[in-house]
Amino acid sequence: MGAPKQKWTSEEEAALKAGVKKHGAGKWRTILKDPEFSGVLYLRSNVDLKDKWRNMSVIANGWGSREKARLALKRMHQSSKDDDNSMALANLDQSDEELLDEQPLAVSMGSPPQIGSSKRSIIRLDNLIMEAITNLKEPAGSNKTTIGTYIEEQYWAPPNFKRLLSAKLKFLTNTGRLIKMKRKYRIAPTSVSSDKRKQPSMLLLEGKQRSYKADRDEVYTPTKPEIDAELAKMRSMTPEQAAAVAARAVAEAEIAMAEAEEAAREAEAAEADAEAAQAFAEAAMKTLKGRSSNPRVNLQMIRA
DNA sequence: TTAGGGTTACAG
DNA sequence: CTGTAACCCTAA
Repeated sequence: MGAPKQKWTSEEEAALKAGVKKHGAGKWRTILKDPEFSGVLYLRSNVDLKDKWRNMSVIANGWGSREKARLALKRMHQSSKDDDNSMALANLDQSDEELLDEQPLAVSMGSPPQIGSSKRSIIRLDNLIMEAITNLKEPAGSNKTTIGTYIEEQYWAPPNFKRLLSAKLKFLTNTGRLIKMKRKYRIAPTSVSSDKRKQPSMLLLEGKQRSYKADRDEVYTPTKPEIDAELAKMRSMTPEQAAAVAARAVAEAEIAMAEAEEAAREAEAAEADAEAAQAFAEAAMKTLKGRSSNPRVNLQMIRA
């Protein structure tokens, strides 16, 4: 009767992540007593933190420790239509000197983008912005810097993130999803749900995929040779490393898509980049699935 | 106190 | 009904 289930808020999740980052996973009591987080987590127990972290790890990392039981339900749907690439065991020599940007990624969950579950669904910068504004809870709205800092702290941010964020904010404002007032951004009241039109970004994305498939029908070859090289490297990585790379690939694909979106109809180059990135992301995911690690990575749910 | 298995509530 | 997230129990 008393406890209807206390779902975790994004603030709490953020605090937990920050706490783990500061004190390390497993120091639940310490995190809880840290005045930095006690304000947000005051109604949670150390066990709650532990359980929540377990849940988050399962989603973000792929395989926490509680999946052996559920391991039975693995579906490899989304079968590869044609390319079951046979770029097999090519370069296995230890000469992997220039492992792309080998990152520590220890406790690793700095970048949890959402990766397809059934259909390919890519994390949208839009959502991160919305989440940032929502969680920041600033009555007058949040300015670009604050939003940017939030996203950079909670997720992985690309090098050109600032520029992208500016463009994205402008785009969202122009399409009416955000309201800009005195340098502050707020979420438009009549935004979500029963909108007559789908989000423009999705429309564009779908169109892109269509043309992508068409190209592919005509023997589409990844425009960038590096893609194959990167993919080859992935095969010699640990699942954790591969997962992180795949996550970044997806995020980068998203970024490229967003850039193409901004450039609208003029940037064919950006479009090509976006498709190349998408191709790499897809290939990366397939490579991952081909191995045994599960690439299910999820963002936290945004509760209304 | 924590890690991990088990249980219950809730959403799809 | 099934899967998931929050919650509970207990050995170490």
